[in-house]
Amino acid sequence: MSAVSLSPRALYEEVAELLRQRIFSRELEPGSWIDELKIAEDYGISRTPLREALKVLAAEGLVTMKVRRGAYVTEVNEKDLVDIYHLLGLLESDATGVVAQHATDEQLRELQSLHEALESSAQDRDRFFAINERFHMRLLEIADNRWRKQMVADLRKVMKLNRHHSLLKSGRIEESLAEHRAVMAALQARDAGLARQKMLEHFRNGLEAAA
Amino acid sequence: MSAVSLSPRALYEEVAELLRQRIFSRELEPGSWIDELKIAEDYGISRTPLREALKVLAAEGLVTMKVRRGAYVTEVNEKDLVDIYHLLGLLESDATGVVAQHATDEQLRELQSLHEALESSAQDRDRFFAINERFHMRLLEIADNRWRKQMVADLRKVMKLNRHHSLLKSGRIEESLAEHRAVMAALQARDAGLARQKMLEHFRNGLEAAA
DNA sequence: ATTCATAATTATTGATGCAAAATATTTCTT
DNA sequence: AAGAAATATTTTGCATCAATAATTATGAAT
Repeated sequence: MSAVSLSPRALYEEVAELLRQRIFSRELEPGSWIDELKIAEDYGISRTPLREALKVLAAEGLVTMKVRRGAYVTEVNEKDLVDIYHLLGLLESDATGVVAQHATDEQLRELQSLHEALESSAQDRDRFFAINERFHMRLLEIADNRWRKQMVADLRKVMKLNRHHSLLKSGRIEESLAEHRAVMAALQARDAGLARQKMLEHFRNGLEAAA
Repeated sequence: MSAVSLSPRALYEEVAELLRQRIFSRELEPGSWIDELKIAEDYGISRTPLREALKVLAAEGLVTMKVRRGAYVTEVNEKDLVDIYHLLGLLESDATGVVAQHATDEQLRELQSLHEALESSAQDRDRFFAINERFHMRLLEIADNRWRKQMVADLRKVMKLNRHHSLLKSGRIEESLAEHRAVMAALQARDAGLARQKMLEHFRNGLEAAA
């Protein structure tokens, strides 16, 4: 019964992950106050690791700390969403250009197979969304700039706070796939400028669909 | 004797700021282990707020947490520096384009006056550096995207970890000024494309000088 | 003499308790 | 009855305390 043995992460990390889940599932709603006592009791832990977890989430932008008033789930308004989309487009299109130039053939094949998995899951919205996220994050890894990868990961988390976050509304899956296809083609052609431009368009379109 | 009375910030915030200072001043060297007991004793506080401060700094990238081994001042290698410069160039040049398009005349005058202060402090290296930082951060504020501003602020902090951080080595002050002048001119002309390009060049040159 | 194991010391991590501050409630006064 | 003041309750924030894990040192055995 030792679930403890396989815990490479510290407790506050575990708690941070649990809280992320609850925030993304909207069990904890944006704008709502986070009750330290209650959460600590729920998880059967003390407030110390919980408060450390809240600091981590605050740094990610998921929660907002108010002095002497505790932690609140961050509210993102329409402008925040536009601003974040803008940055994601900037950062990821830049990364796409880098990948077009520096990725190995093996890495391009990997992206290609992820893309094909994406194509074949257009029916299953959740699955599509999951693979889409994996594609984007894998591309970030291949672009090999840990600071950019971290920033994009954080921004994507914050984006999930919004109901209209999906990058792809129901009707947009087909268009999104077409855009992805264009990006992949440019990557395979090793055309950095085109790849960057196609990825930027992908985000611009996603923004329009969301706003 | 109550410095405590005027503290709108929580203790862990104060401690985080003090630690930043000690890290930037190289009193705490990159790679070195941070002794919680010692620091807590130095500041006459308990370890709880100190540990919360360390979590904040870890999120900023200034310190690195190792499981069951405590906190270490982050070491940035040559590649990190290049990666961070790349992102700063990307983010700040983008912001410059936005400012060229959307800033009020009043805001441009403000940047202009900061630029003039910069011109007049070419002799005093520390002063030059301080005003330069203010110019860049003010521009980020005017560009009005709090997520971008936060990211740039964090990246600039991490950059300070490196000895060759300055964006401007001793001999480069004159060149840097010339580049700033070109950026300001493009801003005044409301030429977004040119402003963006000039700012990007500014960073590319800074990188070459540092590397 | 070297290596492995065990024990002891040291440091991180988590829990509990207490005090100060903020908010809500109740009471008193006008 | 309404508003203001005071009190009570809730909650944050900090400190102290206990336990767990890791590293180092010491000793024994091969």
